[in-house]
Amino acid sequence: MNITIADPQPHTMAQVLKEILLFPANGAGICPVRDVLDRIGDKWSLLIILNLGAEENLRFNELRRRVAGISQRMLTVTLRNLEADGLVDRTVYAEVPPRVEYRLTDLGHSLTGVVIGLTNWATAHTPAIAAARARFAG
Amino acid sequence: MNITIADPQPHTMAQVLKEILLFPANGAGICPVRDVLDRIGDKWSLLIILNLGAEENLRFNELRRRVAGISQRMLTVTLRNLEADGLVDRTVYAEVPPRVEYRLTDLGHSLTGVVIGLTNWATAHTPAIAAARARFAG
DNA sequence: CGGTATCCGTCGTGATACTG
DNA sequence: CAGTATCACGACGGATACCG
Repeated sequence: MNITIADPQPHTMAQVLKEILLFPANGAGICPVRDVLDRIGDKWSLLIILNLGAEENLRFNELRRRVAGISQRMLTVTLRNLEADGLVDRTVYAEVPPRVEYRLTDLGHSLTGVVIGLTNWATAHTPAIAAARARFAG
Repeated sequence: MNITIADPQPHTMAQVLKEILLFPANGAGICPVRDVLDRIGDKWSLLIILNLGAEENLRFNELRRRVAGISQRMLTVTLRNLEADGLVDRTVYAEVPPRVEYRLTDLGHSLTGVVIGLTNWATAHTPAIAAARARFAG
């Protein structure tokens, strides 16, 4: 699979951004972009989506082991939010001991494309950012 | 201009995500994806980048008018952070009254592609999320 | 015009303990 | 195993006032 983002033609890129800014209201507080970030911008959502996207489904403690450092509380909280947003499906099996499986919904899967875009940019430009920070600090 | 994200082939998509998760350490706290989000995940950075991407350059108060709702303090703080990360250039002209222009660096421009990806996803799926929320609440 | 300085409320997050 | 409940802290962001 390859993810292609067309080489940005500076001028047209600005046009696209203008259209985005015109949309409903970015001047106001309700911008679609802010909406996504309010969803995945917290500390754990993205890592959870990444992990669920990599496996068909994961149980609570499997997920907890993979997302090292997350507390039980925050895993629960974050999963509930993702479930509420329709990004994650939660299936409880009536067994003892209890088994709960989490998987991405179609909506959740559609987000992974965006996440990969973010990741590609991040890995490509993290060095440049680090350099900029060093320059700015010095 | 068109931005194309290849239609996700479920299986290969999972492969890509696995590779991402293997990278240095997502288990630990230092994930490149988290890095980007720590940068643009705050309340105002994205809107500022969007606006600077749409215009060649903008002065402080021009920017302030466009990003309605932002306080003077937060505009300053956010711009300083973006400058430190090498995403925004700040030019001070020695005039009276003072004139300060902000513009995206090349690094900053490279981010707009990602931002547009985010926006496209957002505008496309916001209704689905709203529906999910309603379902979950009810 | 383009900032800084200070104060203060709120929210996200973590630690800990307990439960069906 | 997969949670919930409670508390407590720290960072983020807003309001206000002042400055070169």
